[in-house]
Amino acid sequence: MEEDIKREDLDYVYREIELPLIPIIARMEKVGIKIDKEYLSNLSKEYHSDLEKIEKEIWKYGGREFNINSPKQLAEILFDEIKIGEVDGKSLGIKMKKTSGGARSTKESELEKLRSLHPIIDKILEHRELQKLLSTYIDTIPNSIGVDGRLHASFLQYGTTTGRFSSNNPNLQNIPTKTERGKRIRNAFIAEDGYVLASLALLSQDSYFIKTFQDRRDIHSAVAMKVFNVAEEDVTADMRRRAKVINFGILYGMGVTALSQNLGSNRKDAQIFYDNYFKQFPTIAHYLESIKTFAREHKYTRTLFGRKRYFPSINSPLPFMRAMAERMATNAPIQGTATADIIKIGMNKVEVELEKEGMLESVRMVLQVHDELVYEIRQKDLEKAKRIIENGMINAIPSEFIKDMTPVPLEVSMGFGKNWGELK
DNA sequence: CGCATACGCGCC
DNA sequence: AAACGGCGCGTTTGCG
Repeated sequence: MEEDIKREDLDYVYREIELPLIPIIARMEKVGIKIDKEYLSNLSKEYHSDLEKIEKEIWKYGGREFNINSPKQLAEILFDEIKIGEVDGKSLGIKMKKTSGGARSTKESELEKLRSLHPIIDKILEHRELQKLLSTYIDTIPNSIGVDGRLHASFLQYGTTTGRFSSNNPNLQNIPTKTERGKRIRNAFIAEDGYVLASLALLSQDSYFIKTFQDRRDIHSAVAMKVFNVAEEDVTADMRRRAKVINFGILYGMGVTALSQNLGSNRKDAQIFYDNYFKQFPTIAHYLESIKTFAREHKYTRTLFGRKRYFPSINSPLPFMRAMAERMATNAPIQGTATADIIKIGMNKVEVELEKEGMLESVRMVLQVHDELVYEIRQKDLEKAKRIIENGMINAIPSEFIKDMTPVPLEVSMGFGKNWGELK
């Protein structure tokens, strides 16, 4: 494949990023991460007890016992037996989506529409949450623990089209963070005695954006100020949340319909947000357009460091195929630069420095979650380790790749603690 | 019985 | 009717 790599100009990505990373990932997999089995066992008991209570309530509301985990049976109960969404046989006209297979969807965003009509809905959603946490994490992770008491997942360097890692057996890149019940699972990921866990996260990167970063202000709040036309002190938590949706969604090609659903607003308002966004950030609109133009001509895109992804259907006569390819083409260099190239280079740099200092035993990388690295560090080496890790990541971008660009500091944040759930 | 698919949902 | 990007995996269901 040497010739292919040369012909495709992938030399830097291959030799400077991916190759040196192989033994580093091998070591991370071999080291694994310590799990508090007893903590998970206690959590399991608590959540199973909650689950059973909720199950009985759902059956009571439903009028009979049925398998709540079956979307098919659930739809029968909700729509054929309780007839939620109808009054005296007349439909209330709530538009419920169908699944790709034509069945009545029971996914969360659909059930939300029925929330105020029947108390069973809240119970079903709570049941779903508990069932998910138990079956995917709490009752399953312990089965993967090795004789050394540690979990050795796989991290696949070739696992994605954008250059990110993927993780499996088990997947340690989707451990819950969102809900209170979910967060508690992270407490089960612990440090060895005499060690602490440290997490390093990359903070995200137009002139307004760059200025915001240089001033070390919050990017989503800054965008909220612009799109809602308010002063910094008048940005509410809800405005910030909406701005964040806009930031990520629009960047990845979200349409006005999806935007309105995400914001919980009507289409007209969503269209106003959408137009206002690109009016306020014309350089972003221009950047996204230039990626598409390049992709249409060359059938591929590249990240900042040259990682390549092909889009054979970018000029398809089918509008949907074409639009899909355009979204993937604009996403690939953004996602790939930030959460593949940069963090991979940083991982290499940190490891080189640790090896130089003879610290590979006392500082071990244990997890990678796209923009986050988790290290297990011997307590007494913490200060020095912190400097090395932070420096390696902050200096990840070699200057020759950004010589024509406005300098933007690569910001990181670090937290420390005895488990993954409470890193401060 | 094993396998593939549909559905749903966890993360960044 | 009309799809923001990238993943892995659990349970259910139907098929060979």
